[in-house]
Amino acid sequence: MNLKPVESRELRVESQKQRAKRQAQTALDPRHSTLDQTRRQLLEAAGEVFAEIGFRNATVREICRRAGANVAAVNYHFGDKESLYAEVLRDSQQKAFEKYPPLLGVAADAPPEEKLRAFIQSFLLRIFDSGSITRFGKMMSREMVEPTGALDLLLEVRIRPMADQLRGLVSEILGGSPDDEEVRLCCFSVVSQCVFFHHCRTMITRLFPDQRLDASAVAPLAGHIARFSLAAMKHLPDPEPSRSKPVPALPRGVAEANVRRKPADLTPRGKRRRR
Amino acid sequence: MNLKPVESRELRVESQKQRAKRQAQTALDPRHSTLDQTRRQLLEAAGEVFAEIGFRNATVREICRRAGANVAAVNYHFGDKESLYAEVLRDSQQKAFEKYPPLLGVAADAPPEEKLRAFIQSFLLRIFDSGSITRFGKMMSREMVEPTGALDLLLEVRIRPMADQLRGLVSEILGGSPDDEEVRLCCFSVVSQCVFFHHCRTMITRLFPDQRLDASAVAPLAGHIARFSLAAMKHLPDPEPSRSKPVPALPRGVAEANVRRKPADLTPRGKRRRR
DNA sequence: TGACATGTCAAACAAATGTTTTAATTATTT
DNA sequence: AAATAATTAAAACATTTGTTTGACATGTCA
Repeated sequence: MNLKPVESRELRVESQKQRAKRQAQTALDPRHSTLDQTRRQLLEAAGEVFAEIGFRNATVREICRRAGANVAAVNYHFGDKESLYAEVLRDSQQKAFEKYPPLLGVAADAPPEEKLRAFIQSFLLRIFDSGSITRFGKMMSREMVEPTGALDLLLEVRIRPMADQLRGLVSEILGGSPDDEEVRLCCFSVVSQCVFFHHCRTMITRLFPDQRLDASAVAPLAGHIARFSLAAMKHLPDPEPSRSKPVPALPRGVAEANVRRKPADLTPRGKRRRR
Repeated sequence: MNLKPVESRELRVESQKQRAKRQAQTALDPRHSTLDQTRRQLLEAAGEVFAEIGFRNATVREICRRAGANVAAVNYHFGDKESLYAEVLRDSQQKAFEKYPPLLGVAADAPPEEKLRAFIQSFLLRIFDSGSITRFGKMMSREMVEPTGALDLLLEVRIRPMADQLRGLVSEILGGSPDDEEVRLCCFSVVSQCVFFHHCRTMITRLFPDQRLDASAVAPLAGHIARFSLAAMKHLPDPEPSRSKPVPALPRGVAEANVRRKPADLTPRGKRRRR
């Protein structure tokens, strides 16, 4: 007799439905039901491990050990390691945005500058919140350089709406349509400053050991990013004659020369002479 | 008889020395010597694989297959997989900075604004150069979220000097000491906009499929980053009364308030006013 | 109570993978 | 050419790791 209910995705889902039904009967709050205890502990342990060392480096054995469960537990409750991962990512994302919505609590009729500040603030809070919330940020960092299938889900339900929201704000501040190239670039500039502390934490800490990167750093960092970005957007020089004539916008000769792989022109001002 | 020369690090080094000696006698350019052909092919293949899928996911079997070498070749020529990785990282870093030095060819007496532009430009060129150069960027992205021992080397010889250089530029533009908090924050802002296209390439491409992210994108992107950053630094409002009094700088209550989903007053200190 | 579904556990499986071994081959030196 | 060192090759080794198996326990409900 094969009791294992994880044979196929359908069976798995069915099983969960049944469990959910039972829970509704036995416990008001499913999060405190004694029934899925193992499942919840796995989710918690997996959250720790995945955030800490990533999907690939995490072993189901370590996860089960921390959850106080048998090695087979992951496959029984989630089907396989990958599904567990997807569930953890979904779960941590939900908690992160539940606690820190993109505009925090700012009034709907507040000026866009204020909303932008809140946007930045919430972004950093999701990263530096002390506790399990930071898992979302850590997992996302890894997803950026090594995306899994789990990312696609988040993209449409979370990331794209946030991107649209930001584009709206920036276009209000800048004046113009959210679809302008200029707006997109400024959104990149704003977001990049936020995610920087995600991705480069290692480097930052090594270069500047005294740089604080925890919840207490959110206020000053968010303050700077908002000030910097608003100053930039308020005083951005005319969107240079961009489209019409393709301006090199820089060292003129340098860029093209390098793109064409002509090392000859690379050191124009007779700078470094080696070999 | 044990011929294997990889027994210890010392033996390995010696062996390489001897090889180098022979090469000097048999070929003028060691890069074209037929002697280390396998070694060079391993380095090349490993560069591809490590950049593409990272250290952990890469298998020595795949690397050897691409190099047309036996599985044992990695261990023979480099000792182990990790040493090979370190060598690849060192090598790609050297090539990247050889081709695109931090200030490109800008004159030593050029104004700091121009140097900053070159700094940004070279940063992006190292990322978007078409060809093997981009490996450095890809490997560094991974090092950020999952650093290996190989990073420590680069840090002191490459990254820190670059950071110091940037701090010098920014402090010139901003006026003030390179050690100012304000300078550091602005450096973060500049660098973050550059590395963004490293780290979030996946996300950017999915959100904006038409956004070009190759060599042809360097000029417009670098142009924007420089314009944005210079505008910000030239018009940065007074470094708010930060340090002295530990100001919540923002929400204070907001985070908590929002947990309860109360659209609270986000802007506590009447610090910023729009003009 | 007995039948049945659900969950847990120890053991084993199967595949992947870094590394080593041993022998054969090639190049260099004497 | 002989001897010696360097390199390559095939096979095997030793571990790790995701997954599966089959027995056993537990709780639910007729």
